[in-house]
Amino acid sequence: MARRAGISADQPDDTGDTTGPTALARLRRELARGTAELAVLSVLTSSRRYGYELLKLLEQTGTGVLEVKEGTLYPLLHRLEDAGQITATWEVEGRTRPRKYYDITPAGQAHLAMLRAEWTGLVDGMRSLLDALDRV
Amino acid sequence: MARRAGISADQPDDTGDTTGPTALARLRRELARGTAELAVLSVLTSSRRYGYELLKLLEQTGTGVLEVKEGTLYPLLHRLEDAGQITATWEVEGRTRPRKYYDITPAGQAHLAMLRAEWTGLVDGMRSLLDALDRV
DNA sequence: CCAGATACCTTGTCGCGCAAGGTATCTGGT
DNA sequence: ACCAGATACCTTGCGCGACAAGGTATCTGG
Repeated sequence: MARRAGISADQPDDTGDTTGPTALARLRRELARGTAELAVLSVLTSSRRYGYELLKLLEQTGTGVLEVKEGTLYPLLHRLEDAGQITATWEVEGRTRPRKYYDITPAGQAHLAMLRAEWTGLVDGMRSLLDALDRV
Repeated sequence: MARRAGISADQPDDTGDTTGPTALARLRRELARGTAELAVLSVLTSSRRYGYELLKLLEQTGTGVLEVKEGTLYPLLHRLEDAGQITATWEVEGRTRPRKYYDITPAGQAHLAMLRAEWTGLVDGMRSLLDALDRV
């Protein structure tokens, strides 16, 4: 198994607060819900990619805030494919280890536009709430 | 095996579009995951509120993007209370119909700061991805 | 007098994220 | 020659939050 441990981002100090050690992970998880779809589609708009590539790519975006785990990414790609938003093509290009490349479809781009609008609205809404705090 | 779907057979009225009317709701739901907590805590930082008040208040924020349903809000408030991030007080103030007011605690403010940082990171990460699209 | 707003609550279902487990190939170090 | 670790794909099972739906009780306007 190549499950490179869950070491990743276990926050350092545990000051004994009510929120357990996994609290940060839980938050990240809940907040990131749905963003993977947006991220994947937007990346695929720039250029076609294969799964593992997306994995590594998103791992580095921002401070890893958009990191997607294997158990999330592959099922997501399958869902998007089933929904006709992306298409998959196995490609060998001289190697024995094939890669599955994904391309975004017109339907996928339309979906992306919708998702993006939704995201923007959410961000704007949150901003109006959070900005209010700073004025206090 | 095969990318079989059985999905998208949600509604009877099949107008042919891949993204049905429920798709938007699903998206909104997934994306809004976790934001309710942020929204509630930030509102409570400004002033103490009671549940139903929060319900109506968030319903109007933005374009309703941050709307929270009863089935979401009340359990959330209870979770936050259990975690010691807010405190609840029944208040009657001359009426027979009592209200349960919530106040944010110091622990809650610390939690809010963390959540907020997480949110900001996420927004920044997404922005860098989405901005790239516009430059194409 | 009663429909609708106010005000609280709970149970059940759905779907995503992910830990954990798997298969198979290639590469570098010893 | 060997094997750990990276590459590259995949799946099942569990946890948990959002919400529809259903409930109780009080107040108000027509």
